[in-house]
This record gives sequence, structure tokens and C-alpha cells, in this order.
Amino acid sequence: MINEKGKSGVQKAARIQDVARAAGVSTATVSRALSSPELLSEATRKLVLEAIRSTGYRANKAARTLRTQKAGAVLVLVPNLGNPFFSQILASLSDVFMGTDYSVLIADTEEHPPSDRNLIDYFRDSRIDGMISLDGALTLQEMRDFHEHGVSDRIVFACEWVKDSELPSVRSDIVLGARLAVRHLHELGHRKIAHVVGPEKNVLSQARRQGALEEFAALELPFEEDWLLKGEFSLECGRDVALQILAMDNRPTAVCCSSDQVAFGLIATLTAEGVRVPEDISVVGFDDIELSEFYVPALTTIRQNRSALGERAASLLMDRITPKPIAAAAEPLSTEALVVVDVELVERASTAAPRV
Amino acid sequence: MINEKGKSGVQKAARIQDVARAAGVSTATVSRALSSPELLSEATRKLVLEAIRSTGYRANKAARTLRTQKAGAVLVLVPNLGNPFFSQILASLSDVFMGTDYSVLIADTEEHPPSDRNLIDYFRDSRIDGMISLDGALTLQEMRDFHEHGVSDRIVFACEWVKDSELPSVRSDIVLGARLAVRHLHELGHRKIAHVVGPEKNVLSQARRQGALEEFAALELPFEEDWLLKGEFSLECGRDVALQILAMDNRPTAVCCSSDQVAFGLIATLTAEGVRVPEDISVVGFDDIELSEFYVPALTTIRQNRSALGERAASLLMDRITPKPIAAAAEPLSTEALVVVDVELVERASTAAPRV
DNA sequence: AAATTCACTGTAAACGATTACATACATCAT
DNA sequence: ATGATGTATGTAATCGTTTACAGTGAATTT
Repeated sequence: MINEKGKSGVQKAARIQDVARAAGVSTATVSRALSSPELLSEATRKLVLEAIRSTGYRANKAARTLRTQKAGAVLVLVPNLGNPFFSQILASLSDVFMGTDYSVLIADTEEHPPSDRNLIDYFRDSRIDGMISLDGALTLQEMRDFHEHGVSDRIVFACEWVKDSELPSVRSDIVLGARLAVRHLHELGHRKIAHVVGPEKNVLSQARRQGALEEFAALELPFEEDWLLKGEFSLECGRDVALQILAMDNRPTAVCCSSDQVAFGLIATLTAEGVRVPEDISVVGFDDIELSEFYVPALTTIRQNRSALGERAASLLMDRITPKPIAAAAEPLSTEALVVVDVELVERASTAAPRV
Repeated sequence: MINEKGKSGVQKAARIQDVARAAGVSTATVSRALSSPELLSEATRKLVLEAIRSTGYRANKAARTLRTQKAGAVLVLVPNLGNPFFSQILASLSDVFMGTDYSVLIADTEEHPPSDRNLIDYFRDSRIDGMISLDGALTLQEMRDFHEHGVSDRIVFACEWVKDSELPSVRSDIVLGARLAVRHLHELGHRKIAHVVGPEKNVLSQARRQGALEEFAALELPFEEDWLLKGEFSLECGRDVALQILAMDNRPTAVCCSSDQVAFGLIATLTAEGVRVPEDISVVGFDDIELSEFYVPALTTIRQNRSALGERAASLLMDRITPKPIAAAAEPLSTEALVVVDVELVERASTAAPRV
């Protein structure tokens, strides 16, 4: 008899005590069968495992968490779940963690400003062991909280990061990406290149801008302030930028966007206004989300390696929060605190030589 | 002194015992101050609240969960996190729950087939109180598990649902959506209308197909089996379908897609092959994800009300898992088990009258 | 033969909250 | 004065694990 469900059909969950009774051993032995089976004799281990199977026992996570002080969960902080770039990173993160003992919690920071999100509480009430933030815009107060409560070594950043912070992060080589975009356009013959940059405080915007400037300098191209367009990362931003460009007397012949989404918004609006891409204006995106290949025209863009970003961030975090064997315990954290993932130019149909 | 952090800078978290001591009351009183303040006298309540503030106390969730048998978390099952439609629903779900005492766990079912996901264990080890599945493709075994463990009243479906199941679900009026799409094309003058349907087992595919047939019958249009194209919901599927259409002798003049993503894949491929949308072929999507408005051409599609879907599903679940006042406890579950959310045709630029 | 070590296993004390039950005191009707 | 009622608080059991410590034979060393 597998279990003793009555007519009701609903069985009460077996506890460790029930398993112990069924196997004729103590609860300690049952616990050991699961967490350190090498301590038990072959015979006892088999006996207990069979009792676990037949009772359908599954260890209660709350009790385990309470006793071990390990939550078995991580929080992923996403700036905007609706944005495909982030959700695709999240997908890759969740993939990695589902193969482990960690559950994945999510929180969307866009809808929940610092005042009502209380990140530190996730740690304080032991809901999570660690956190991966895709959002680099955490407040100073939040960073202080992390330090004061001694959880800063359980946090890693991915994609974005916090400026002047020591916390480890996994990021794409943004500066290189920006340079590749400019170089590509330059090689096609463009000299009038505009940039859409994200919010000034955003670390990605800054890196992007730096890359662009470096490449302009390297190519001995003059940098035109008028063609530095402020925006952020959304479709709507792309539309607004398009309108700005359309209103210019001296239009650029190419635009580097802060994200693929911006590029889409830009191209859609330009096209609707009769300006053709790439014939009249070339457009380069950033991210290479899945859709970019299927846009019209297919988008030339800088690929961020999403799965690498997710995987590296996940392992970086796990390295830091899973208990080491005693020998390694005293060693400094072995994993590097900064992982830079390669980017790559993907040439598609949204860029071409400027018309003469 | 707010708290007694030493030179180390890291303070130990205060427990309920510490608060009790600080306030000069028992732990029971502290607990009551948080969970049922009306039981305490004005004076004591203030005293305790102040002690809580000054110690920075925050109740340990694991301990609370263990004692109350309520996890304070829900699981959202997403078929594919990388798909913007689902991730946008997830965004709306997470929004609702972040305003409550529930944390949101996620699991991606695409990467994790039934054999290695063990959904029932989330309930059994009391990690979650309830679940929202955006995936209608749960196995029979999983459904049985839910019943046998008495958790089927803690599960709701959103977007998709399980056929022949009593479990509550929130869904769009898919049949109507399919009819609207056909009607729209018919009104434009199309008579040769193709359909891309998802996998045959998928409930959405079936509803979509039913709607299309109904509308064909109502319009007295003959239904052409050749123009029923099997696929699923991805960009790649759109591309494959485009190739099929291009190979046809008798091409349809319009295509209804199973999702916006399919429409994008389709349009991109047709365009690349020199077939213009909407001049040569009209295309209607399904979902109205954010990008559709910014596609080229802007996509005519059937809008699913994502935020309504998310919000209704979230409240449906919460109604069922949050303990009722005693009076209501015996009543049958008041909320209806089937919520249908309206859909709407959004006319944009990807459809036009067929050429004569 | 006694002492030591080793390989297993059991006993019971945590982990940190909630809450049924007991108690204490004040108020009020008889 | 007595008992009943109500309000506010405290005592201690409980939720289900893990694990430090102790114990038990058997094997090995002295």
C-alpha cells in the first residue's frame, strides 16, 4: 500500500517521523539518508530510501529553512518584465536555477519604486539566499542596507551594474559594442552618425557614449552634439527620436540606437513618414533580441549573448551562496568580481551605404 | 540607539524574543501586535510597535510558514519566458502580487518537461500556497497529482486552460477573436483566407479553429483545407508558413496568424521574397503585443487584454487561497470558475483590400 | 586483556514564529 | 459579598526539520 488515503482521496503529507517509523529508524537517520547518505550503512540507506518512496515523503522546506538558515531561493530583480531583452535573460537565469535546489523569485522594479519594494526584507525574513539584479538603478540607501545587514556578498548584477560599487557583475562589453556599431557605419561610408542614448544616470548609456566617443576619435570623425539624442530604451522613445530627426535640417545618415526596441520604434516611424531604412537612413540596434532577425528590414545590431549573461550570473551567485567544503571556507571568494561577455556585430538589412 | 551593531558593522537580526524583552512584554503580545492588533490595549500596542521599530524587527518567514502552514508565495507557470506575450502577462501578475503578502515564484515549462519539473512538490514541501498556470499543457498525471493531494482548489489557469478540467480559468474570448479576424478580412473583400493554427492539442488552436469555421459558415464562405496551415506560435513558424504559401499555386490573399510572433515571421519572410504586405497579402496577428504597433507595416491584430487577464487571474487565485472570515468559510467558492475577457480587433496597416 | 579507534545510529535541543489555553484583574448584576 | 462576564496578557506547546553530542558494538592497537 503506497499510502493510506481514505475515502476522501486526500492524504496527509508524510513527515520525517512517519518515515522513521516505517523504516524502524530514528528521524536523524532519515535526515541523513537525504543529506549525507555516505554516513549510513548500505543496508540502512536502502531501507530508509524505500520507506521514503513508499510514504511519498518530501521534506518540508519551511522547516528545513528555519533549521538550516538557508532559504533555497534567489530573487531576480527585473527593471521591466515586459521588455523582451530582460525577460529573455530571466529565461536563461531561471533555466539554470531550475536544475538546482534554488527556487526563483521575481520582482519588477519598474512598477515598484524603492519606497515600496523593501529589497532588504527579502533577506531579513530569510525568504532568499541571494539576489541577481538586472537593474543598475538601486538606490544608495538600498546599497547601504545590503552592507549593514551583511548580505552584499550574496548579490550579483547582470547586464546593468551599479557605478562605483564593488559588487560583482556580469555584463556585455558595452563599450566595444558601441565602437563596433560606429565602425560598421563608418566602413559603409557614413559620416553623419546619430546616437540615441539612454537616461544619463544609466550605466549602459554612459558606457555606450564612451564607446562611441572613443571610436569617433579613433576614426578622426568630428562628434556632433546635435546628433546625440537623449531617450531611454523603449519603443516609444524610438518614435520620439524619429520625429526629432525628421525635424532636423541637417539629418544624420545613420543612427545607433540604445536598444533594439528603440530601433524598432525609430524605423516604424521613419517608414510611416516616408523615410526609407536603410536607403535614406541606416539604423543599428543593440541587444539582438529574437525579433530583430524578423523585423522589416531585418535589424543590424550588436548582439549581447543573453544565455552567457544569464549563465555566468547564475553561477557567480551560486558560487557565493552555496557553502564550501571546509578546506575552501577560509579562502577569499575565488570567482572574479567582474565578468565581461563578448558582443558581436550582426549585419542584417537595416544598414547600407549612404546615398551619394 | 537604533540597534546594537558592533564594529563589524553587521548586526544580528532581532527575533521576536528580543522585541518582547525590549518592550517588556511576552512574545505572544508582540506577535499579536502584528497579526491582530485589535486584541491589545492602545498603550501596549504602541509600546510594542515602538520596540519593533527600534529593534528593526522583521518576522522570519520560514518560522511563520512552518507554524501557520501558509507559504505566502505563489508559483506562475510560464510556457516560454522569452515570449513577449507571456512575459507581459507575467508582468501584470507580478504587479498584483507585489502589493500583497505573496511572493511570486516562476517556472518555465518549455525548458522543463513534466518529467523533471515535479510541480506537485512545490505544494508538498509548502513552498507555495497556490499556482497560476499560463500553460494549458499539463499532463494528466500532474492533474491527478493535484487532486490526490487536495490542491486543485489552489490552482487557476490564465490564457490557456486544460480541456475537460473543472479548474477555474481566465481566458480571452478566443472564438470571438478568430471570428473578428475573419470578418474583418471578409469586409475588406478577401475570400481566399488562410489560417495558421497552433499545435492541434493546444486549446487555443482548437478555439481559434472553431471560431474561424463558425465565421466562415456565417459568411457562407467555403472553407479550404489547403489553407489551414499547421504550426505553433513562434517567429520561426511564421517563416516556415511563408515558405509554404510562396510555394502554393493558388495563394491566399490573406492570412490569420496564431500569434503576433507568427505574423512577424510571416511578414518578414514574405517581404524578403518580394511579396508585399498588405498589397499582395494581408496579415492579421493575434495578441497585440506591444511591438505590433511598431512593426512595419503596423500589425492588424486581435488584442488580448493582458492586464485584465493578469489581474483577474491573480484575484481569482487570491480569493481561493486566502482564509475567509468564519462566516464565509462554509460557503461554496463564490468566484466563478470561468472568466472570459473581451478581445478586440485593432486595425492597422497589415491588412488592406485585395487587388482586383 | 585493556585501551583505542571506527563506523553507525539514536536522543534531544535547537531554528523562530503562532496560538490554544490559562490567568489576572476590573466591572457589573444579583 | 458572590458569581459572572469581559478584557488584556502570559505560558508553553507546536509546526517539521537538522545536527551536536552521546552511545554502542566491532575491529584494531598496545
